[in-house]
Amino acid sequence: MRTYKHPKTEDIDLTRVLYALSDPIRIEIVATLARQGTASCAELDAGRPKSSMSHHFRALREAGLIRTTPEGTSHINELRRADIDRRFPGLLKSILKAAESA
Amino acid sequence: MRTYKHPKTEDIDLTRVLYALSDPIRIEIVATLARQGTASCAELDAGRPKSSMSHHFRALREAGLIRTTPEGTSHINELRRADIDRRFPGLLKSILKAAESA
DNA sequence: TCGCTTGTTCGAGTATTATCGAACTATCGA
DNA sequence: TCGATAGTTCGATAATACTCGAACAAGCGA
Repeated sequence: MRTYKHPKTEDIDLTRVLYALSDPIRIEIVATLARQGTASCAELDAGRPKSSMSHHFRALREAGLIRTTPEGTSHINELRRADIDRRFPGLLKSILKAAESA
Repeated sequence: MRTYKHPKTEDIDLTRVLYALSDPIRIEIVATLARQGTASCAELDAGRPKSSMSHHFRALREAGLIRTTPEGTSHINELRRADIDRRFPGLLKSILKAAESA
């Protein structure tokens, strides 16, 4: 069973978060997770090869935005909303709201 | 008199804004302008050569975050707070708040 | 165990960005 | 007009990230 590196809540860095969200594919992934709760990588497909998507998931993971948990053959992603809210209260909500109107 | 390109309010793009703010030097510039109101480029010096700073000012300008106005030999920068608030209500405030606690 | 599915990792090529010195532009004051 | 000041632009180099195919790893069902 594969394990992933997820930063601790207190180690989540603002500039890293902003950078991770500065990519259209990645912010769309986050927006989808915010709506749906959880989703496998396949469900979050953005029309790119799996290797490209995996790259983006890693960027989000290492920024502390999502948590990926193996579940059978698929990997479930979830938004680390509570952790991010604790680290940067209100930030995620306003970015998601901005993403809707963008 | 030199003129600068500043995007129109409705053309401000979220991912560009997030990217511009994903650099420690640039988010510090924005935080300083949020506190002080306006400042020349020289006042916002971050210990880097002028050419490097100019590069960062341009990134912020083209993202729509700051407005630069020539004033004599110096150039005054100001945060485009009202414009950004109109385009993405609440976004700037929460990012600046996050930057304080980071 | 074999084959299928899901997703990661690796490697190479490409593109974008950061950094800084040097040259340039524009403005102001003497 | 000369010199000083404030920033920009250019050009080169280095670093970083994106993209994708190919190979790999792990779990599940037959």
